[in-house]
Amino acid sequence: MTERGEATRQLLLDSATAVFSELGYAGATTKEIAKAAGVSEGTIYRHFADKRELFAAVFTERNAANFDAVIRLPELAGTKSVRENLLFLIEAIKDVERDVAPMRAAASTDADLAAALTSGSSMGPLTPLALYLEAEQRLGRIRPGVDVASAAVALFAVPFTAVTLDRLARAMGSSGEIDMAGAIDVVLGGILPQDEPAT
Amino acid sequence: MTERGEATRQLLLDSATAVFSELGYAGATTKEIAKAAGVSEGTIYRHFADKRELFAAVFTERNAANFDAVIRLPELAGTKSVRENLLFLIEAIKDVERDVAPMRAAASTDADLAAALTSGSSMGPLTPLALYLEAEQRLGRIRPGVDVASAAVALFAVPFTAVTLDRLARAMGSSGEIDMAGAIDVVLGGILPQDEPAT
Amino acid sequence: MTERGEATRQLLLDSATAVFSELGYAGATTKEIAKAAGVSEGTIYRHFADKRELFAAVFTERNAANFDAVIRLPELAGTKSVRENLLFLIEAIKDVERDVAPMRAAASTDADLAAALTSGSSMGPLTPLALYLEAEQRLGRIRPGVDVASAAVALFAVPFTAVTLDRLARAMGSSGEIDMAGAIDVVLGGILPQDEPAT
Amino acid sequence: MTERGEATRQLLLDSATAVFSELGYAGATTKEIAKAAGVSEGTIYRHFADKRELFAAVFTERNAANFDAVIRLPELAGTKSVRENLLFLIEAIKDVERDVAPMRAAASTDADLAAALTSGSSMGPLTPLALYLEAEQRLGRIRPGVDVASAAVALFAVPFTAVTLDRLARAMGSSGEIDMAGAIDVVLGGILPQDEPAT
DNA sequence: GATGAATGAGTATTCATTCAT
DNA sequence: TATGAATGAATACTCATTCAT
Repeated sequence: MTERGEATRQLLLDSATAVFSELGYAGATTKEIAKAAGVSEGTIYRHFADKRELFAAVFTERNAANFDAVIRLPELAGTKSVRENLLFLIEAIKDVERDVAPMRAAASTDADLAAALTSGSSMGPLTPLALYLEAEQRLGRIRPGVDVASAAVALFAVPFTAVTLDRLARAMGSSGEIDMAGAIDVVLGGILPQDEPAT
Repeated sequence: MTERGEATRQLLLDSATAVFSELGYAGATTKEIAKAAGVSEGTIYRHFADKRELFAAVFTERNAANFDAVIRLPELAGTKSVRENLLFLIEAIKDVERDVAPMRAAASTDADLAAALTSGSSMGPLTPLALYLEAEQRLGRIRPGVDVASAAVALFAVPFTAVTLDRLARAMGSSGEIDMAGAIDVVLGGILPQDEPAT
Repeated sequence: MTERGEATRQLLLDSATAVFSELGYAGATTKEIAKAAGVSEGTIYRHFADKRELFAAVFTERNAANFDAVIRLPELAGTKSVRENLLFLIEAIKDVERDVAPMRAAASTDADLAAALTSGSSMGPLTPLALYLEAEQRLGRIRPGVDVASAAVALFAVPFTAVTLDRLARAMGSSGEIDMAGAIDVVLGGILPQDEPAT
Repeated sequence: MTERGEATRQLLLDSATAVFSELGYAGATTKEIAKAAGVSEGTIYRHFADKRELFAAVFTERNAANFDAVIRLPELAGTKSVRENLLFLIEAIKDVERDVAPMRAAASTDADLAAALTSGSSMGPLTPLALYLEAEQRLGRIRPGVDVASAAVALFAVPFTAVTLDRLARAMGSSGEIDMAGAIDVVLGGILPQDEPAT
């Protein structure tokens, strides 16, 4: 692949991320994607075998970004406060989820599409999140007896849900922003040591 | 509308629910929906102006079902245990979400589609859930100081996330069932009175 | 199938025969076929699963016509003269071949296309032709010792070749009509009784 | 043209012959031809103005080969036996026809394609074949009164038809080899002196 | 009310051809 | 000379929608 080719490929990946995120898989036409990248439709097919492969590449790349947001988290155990760390993280997840959510939605209703995806990539953030919580638990900054895997689910569920409902509300023209921090604090109330109030 | 017409309309609504849930909006063709209902394609247009209106009718009906699952919840305040009530509820939400999730996904990536939806209908379960928690809080079965609106979000997020991730995992061929009860217990740990252990 | 539908199907079959014959399989676009039939492109797909199925239907129908031209031939044994019978037949074959030849050509260079064809249908005329010659041989109007199967090939080869070369010559703008009767007479010289001159 | 360029040109010609013969004109993509020649697609256009010109070059070259097979035939008049000479020739024609037939088929259904061909080149073998028969007729090895032009057609038609039907049978998965020698002997029965039996 | 035939705009994909390197 | 990236017109096929019966 020449340098120019590589650049075009990345351009397509970026444009496709935007278009898929905004319009979903079915709504994102190759015409639109090409236009967004400023290339011809044919060029897509020089870099990806078909639309599904392009989608898979974008989806994997975005999920990796989601994963990146949490992967270094375990190292933070013991620094700052647990609440600070988690709020920062939840915010990062939210950013990536905004791109990924509609793509995941598309993938989950299309068996062929799902087949093109790297297995397991979807639950990316859960494992590192659980690892972090476990480390903090060892340091006594998470209440003993808390099941860290379940706590990770409860924490991840908040930005995940917030983004999805927010998208819908936005599409419907209503406002209805969800108070993520509040929900996180509720969960924190269940996992932080009882003598250390969440807020 | 004759009786026969009404029957056909309901038949279409039921078939469409199944097809939309399984294939999403774009994947659900009118041909498929008509076939599932055992009527001709043309018949759809005698009952609904277009595909979007059919979708909106189905979506609203399903969301109402989701709402029904929680609407009587406030009355349960004080009966059984809070945990029992919530687990029962979360299970009910999960059942309905399985149908609604892919439709919501579709709606959230199609502005025209979203416009056809009754505003506000999507967050159906959140309000009654908060009302219930508030009632329990007054009864002393929920820790004072807990923000019930935020708690409702944290609780609702669990089945919501579980269903969505489960769909994707299933479509991708992986297993990965999410432990909903565990996550709920973590949240409960933050809202039940501290002397009453969650499990 | 309603009456109207049946009529449309036949209309498509007729138009497709003309377009396939003139332009070959690849050259015959669905757009062109639809236009020739005076229907929309989509209508083609109400009657045939895809272009290949339409082609197969046309090809089979035309080959059947070719077969019809010879199937009653054996009954003619003993009537008129052998030469008259064969010249009439060869002319009939030529007429049908003009339609079939380019379609056969297309089929022979496309494995998928060929697969859609009814096996064996292509050599249709050879068998009845051989049967006729055998009957005449029994009547003493064909020289004994002549291999009727081989004679059928030699006779069929003439209109077959004439049509194909003629098409090419025409396409190239040259004239070059082939003298079919002359060639047939040469073959007849080898199969008629020696005391009965061909011409 | 440099030596390297000339070599590339011939390489392309050879590869194109194979690909056109196997897939026909429409089925033979420039990508495939380039790949078969081990060069890039762009290189084709350094040697040929467009695909049609490449096709014309190949077609002419192959037809010339067909012509070569017969051109020296008249010199053989009087040597060996007429039957031996003709059977050898027919076999040679068959070999070349296998390549040419699908290309001729393509040419005959595409007016633009045909226009790119050297006029008259298609009937190559007929003239020398007639010349040979005429020479033999003068030597008394062909029955007087036989129209040599017509005899040439009858003889050429056999391998021509055999190859074409064979291709189709092969594509359709059936066997059905045609007995060329038998058919030739039938024709010979009509042109050899009557006292000299064909076989 | 219901049918199913017909529509035509729209979609992903292919492919001969061009051009900068 | 050769490359391979880019093009854009063309193609088979789909699908929501209309309408005569």
